[in-house]
Amino acid sequence: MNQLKQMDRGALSDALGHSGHRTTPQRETVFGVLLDDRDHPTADEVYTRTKSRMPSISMATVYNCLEALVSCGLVKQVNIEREPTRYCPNLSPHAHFHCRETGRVYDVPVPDGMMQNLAKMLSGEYSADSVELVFRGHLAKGQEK
Amino acid sequence: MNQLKQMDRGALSDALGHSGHRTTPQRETVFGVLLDDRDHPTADEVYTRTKSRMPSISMATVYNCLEALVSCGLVKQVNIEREPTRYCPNLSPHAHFHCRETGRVYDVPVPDGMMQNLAKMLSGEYSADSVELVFRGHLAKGQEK
DNA sequence: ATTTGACTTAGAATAATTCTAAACAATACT
DNA sequence: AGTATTGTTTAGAATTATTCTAAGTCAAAT
Repeated sequence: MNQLKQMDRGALSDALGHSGHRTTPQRETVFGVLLDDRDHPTADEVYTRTKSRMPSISMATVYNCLEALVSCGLVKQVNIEREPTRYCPNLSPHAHFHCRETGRVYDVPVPDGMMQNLAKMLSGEYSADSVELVFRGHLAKGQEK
Repeated sequence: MNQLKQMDRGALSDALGHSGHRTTPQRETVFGVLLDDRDHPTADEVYTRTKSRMPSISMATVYNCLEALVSCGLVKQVNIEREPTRYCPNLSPHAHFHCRETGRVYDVPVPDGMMQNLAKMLSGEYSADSVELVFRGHLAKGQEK
């Protein structure tokens, strides 16, 4: 698929505009790449996929676009153990599972309000605006996906 | 302080020996540096501190020593947002708080069994052997330390 | 039409970490 | 004890994800 759905296109230009960014073909294409495969790609993987849709795009632009999408809140960065940063357009609160065998990262749904409850656990000296929860281990046999 | 306490020295050579490593002056000194200041130093900071006790040590050796300490289970690596890896000799289960203003990282004690309970939350397709919980935000005024 | 400012691009620069190869040290083997 | 083996340390080179730079492009605003 090469075009954003109308809904996503709207969300994109709203979010970009709201944070003082322009909507550009490069940003649309990169966002589309992220929406089409929810597998937490690295910048390099995003670059490869985007290049197949827009051969003229450069690595620097992919980084710029990803940075714009992150700063307008449409995409989250996922960092695991100094591996290359991964990008994730899933905005609902969730945790991550990192498979030691394949290196892949999966979204793990969390019970409603759990992230906020974790933040409440903090003593008064700290005030958290984000909570990150990462599990590491292996997939049950037959669950490789 | 320049010498490990007897207790720590014992723990060190036990743990190293158990994982097929030798106990060396460099490893002792690096371990001592970590035990003396519990502020989650980066490899570079560990290098500077170690060099003041053992001027001949090299950066590569500091990395080697840290790697040995991690692999024998005496030290944990803490990775936050692609910043340089930090090293932490606190082995009891705990979370981390990352201050956006100072960049400093603090240990946050967690209720008994909480980390295991979080792991239980995972659906059967995942099996986690480690759980990592990181809060990000700012310190309450007057709590800078 | 021109200016302004944001965006894109290729390639250079940066920085944390790992690798390499040589020297060194400790243990194991005869 | 003397030698072989294996693990460790060292300096410096290599690697790699990411950021920076400077030039070129484009669209909106004057």
